[in-house]
Amino acid sequence: MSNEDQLIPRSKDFNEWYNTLVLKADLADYGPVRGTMIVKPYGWTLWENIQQALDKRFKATGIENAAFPMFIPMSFLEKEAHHIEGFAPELAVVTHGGGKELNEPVAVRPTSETIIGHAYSKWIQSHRDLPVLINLWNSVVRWELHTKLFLRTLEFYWQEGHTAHATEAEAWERTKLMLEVYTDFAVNDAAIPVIPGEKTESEKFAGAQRTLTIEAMMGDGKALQSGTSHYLGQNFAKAFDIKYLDVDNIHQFCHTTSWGLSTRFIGAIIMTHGDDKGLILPPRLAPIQTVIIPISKTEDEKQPVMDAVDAVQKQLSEAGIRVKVDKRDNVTAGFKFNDWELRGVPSRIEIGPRDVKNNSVAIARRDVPGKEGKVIASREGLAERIKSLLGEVQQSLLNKATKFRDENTQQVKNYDEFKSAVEKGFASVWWAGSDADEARIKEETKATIRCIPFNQPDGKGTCFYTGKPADKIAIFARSY
RNA sequence: CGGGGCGUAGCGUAGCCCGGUUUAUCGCGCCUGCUUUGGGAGCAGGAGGUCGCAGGUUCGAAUCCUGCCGCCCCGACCA
Repeated sequence: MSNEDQLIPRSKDFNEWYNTLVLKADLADYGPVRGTMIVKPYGWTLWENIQQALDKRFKATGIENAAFPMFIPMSFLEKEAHHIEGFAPELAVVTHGGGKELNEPVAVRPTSETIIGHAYSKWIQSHRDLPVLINLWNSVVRWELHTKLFLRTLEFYWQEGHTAHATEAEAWERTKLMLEVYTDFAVNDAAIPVIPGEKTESEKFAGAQRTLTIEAMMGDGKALQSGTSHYLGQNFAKAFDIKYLDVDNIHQFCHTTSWGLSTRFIGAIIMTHGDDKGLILPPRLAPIQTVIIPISKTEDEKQPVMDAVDAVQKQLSEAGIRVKVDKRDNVTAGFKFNDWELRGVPSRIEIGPRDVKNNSVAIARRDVPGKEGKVIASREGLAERIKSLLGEVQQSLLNKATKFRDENTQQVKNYDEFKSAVEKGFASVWWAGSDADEARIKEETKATIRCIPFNQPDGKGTCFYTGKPADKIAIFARSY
């Protein structure tokens, strides 16, 4: 059977590849209502690993978790003008409860800034109450028109952090700090090289003063906004009356922040690392880090093989490796190899009669598919060997993704070069255009400014679009 | 919301133009048994369908007509 029967090659149809892979790798399924998603155990375990990786980083900076209601009075959303303007078209609104029409319809949260603002205004009286540092792990609802598993669904899971501070400087530091947390997580745990930077006026969050973002390049060259951190200024503080008495006994409005990363990030992992054979999960986040495949021809061979398999499983899990044994007897070994490659398990161990005799195992690595990635190794010191292999795979995924991004990022000087650059990937340009210029470029090329990267070159240049002198570089791309 | 396409078993499909040997085709998957297992196994038997829904035309509709529902692709927003 050819690979194509199972999964269309990534290079042939990226969109189709993604859709079938999500289903076949058992990450998720479609829900019964258009645009909703069922996250299956394999996908949810991946999300749990992401949660743990982020949660420990949040807590290290003083953040605590809490839970807020999913129902929000409509009037709350209307208090911040830009916020309601941004979210009104995609609100889900509950009009009935307990069989009766409600006096006041309630919105299902599209994000929690407003209900947080309501609570913070009660909780904060004095500068001694600050800062407030809270994070929520929850789901939110945005009634989107065009949906796609993990990338854009009516309901999605995420974390949203909400902090309140006495000063602009402190809130801005927190905004930057949380983007650094996301960057560190993306690069070191997910092996996704991201570009941290700032959104332009037209791309920032509805109600924010400034929006910071990490942008990643997917395998088809399009950009994916993978996490955002917002400095909200005093916009929500003024709308919800979040005030404190300062040391001089004068009322001051707080400065607030919010920051989020969602299950969309799973889409980023799929589209960054996946190949023609399926998923490739970064070892640090993979639900299963190594899978053991027992192989036996005859009944006599079965027991010694299984004894060896059990011993190796014990050896590896005691060393802290997430290991699974594939004991299915209704499919062949060859099928299992392909199956676990499709599911992206980063390493695989095969144990057959030959290995029992030689006290050996065969080890394969997912990032080098087929027989090329296979070696025979002794069972002595196997746990250490697998650990270091997982480290190598983690590193090679990051290297490969970084190389791909850099090769598909072009420095362009004029509009013609720009147009061909955004067909393939990112365009890095000197930029001095207006909002209107940005809108016109989007109209003509579908590319938008993904961010103004923090990392800027020295010196100045000439804007590729307006020809004006420019003092900053912008990254343009088509995006999800 | 405008343009195009589609709905037949869990999935993918043939049949539709031109209504009647149709008991609705084939592949994958599923169930049972035997043989298999170091890169997607073989044979044999078996289960599974209100042909998206509702009307209409007709002696007779998966097939023709009307309406509705749902999905996918392309043009305005978003983590």
